[in-house]
Amino acid sequence: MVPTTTEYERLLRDSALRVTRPRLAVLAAVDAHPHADTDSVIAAVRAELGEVSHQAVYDVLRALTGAGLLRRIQPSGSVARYESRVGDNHHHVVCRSCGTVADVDCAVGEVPCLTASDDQGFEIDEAEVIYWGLCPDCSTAPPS
Amino acid sequence: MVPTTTEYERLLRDSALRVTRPRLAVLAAVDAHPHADTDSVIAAVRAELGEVSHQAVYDVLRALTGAGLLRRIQPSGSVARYESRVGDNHHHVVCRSCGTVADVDCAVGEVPCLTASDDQGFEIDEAEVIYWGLCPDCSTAPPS
DNA sequence: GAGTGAGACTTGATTGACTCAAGAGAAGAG
DNA sequence: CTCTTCTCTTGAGTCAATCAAGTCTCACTC
Repeated sequence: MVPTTTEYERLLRDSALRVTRPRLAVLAAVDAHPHADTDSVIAAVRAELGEVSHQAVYDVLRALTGAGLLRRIQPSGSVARYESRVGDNHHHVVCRSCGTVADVDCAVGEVPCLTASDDQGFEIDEAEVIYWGLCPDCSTAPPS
Repeated sequence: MVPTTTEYERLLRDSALRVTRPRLAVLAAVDAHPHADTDSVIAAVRAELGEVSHQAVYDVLRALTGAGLLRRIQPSGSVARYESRVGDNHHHVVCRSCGTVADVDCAVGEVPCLTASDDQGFEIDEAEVIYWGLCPDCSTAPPS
């Protein structure tokens, strides 16, 4: 279930990325905290490695996202969040009240899982779906 | 087709919002420039009214969005954009290369137009869909 | 039409996520 | 081991957006 460091190394090498401690730590952090924002990732990485520059984490997140090892999501009104679950084209449900993000399986699985009624001449390669609503906690507890 | 100032006044009053010149100008600006970002709205408002503080435009955009007269969209990597087409639950297609946004009609029309396969206990009221791809211009002109 | 009070706007500072740039350091090929 | 290239550190900087306090004005009432 939990990938080993060796597994992370293989992922990096397969993407032609150098294996460095910050990169391994970021991969482990995002695996451990899905939908974590950059600050949380920085905190998790520092908890494991000690002082690491925020710039390094930004660079790593961008490199890993570009390589397809991580996926970046950014619901309106939220900072960037990252997850390691890639390749299955799943979607997300976001709480309007507290911002919590949860995964929702895509019924189709392959991209693009939806075809536009009129694609306006665009070459569409992905349909990103964000469900908006209230999480179980916020829907039972009325807004204060 | 193009709403009159009187029409905008009625929209504002129906939402229990005061009728002010900045608000009328913002409504007209967003109607005239769909998917415009805040800076573009500010520029359009100033072209009509002269100097208007950016804070006023931010306030107006928030008030109108809250009242449901405008819709705010914010694709990943983009600043906030606004449009006056509300109520029909349409979606958007965004160009990965140049960021252009275009409207895509929703086949269903009513919210939520998609039901999640597993809603994780969330009370879902809207499904927001963003199609990602390349616009006609960018797909014919290879990246430089 | 004048008074009044809440809501709207102006001004100016501030936040905070994110980026840029230059140099030091480490990974990995030969 | 050496060298090249990519990665990380350090520190400054950008920019959209927000906060705060004071002034103004819209629109209701008398």
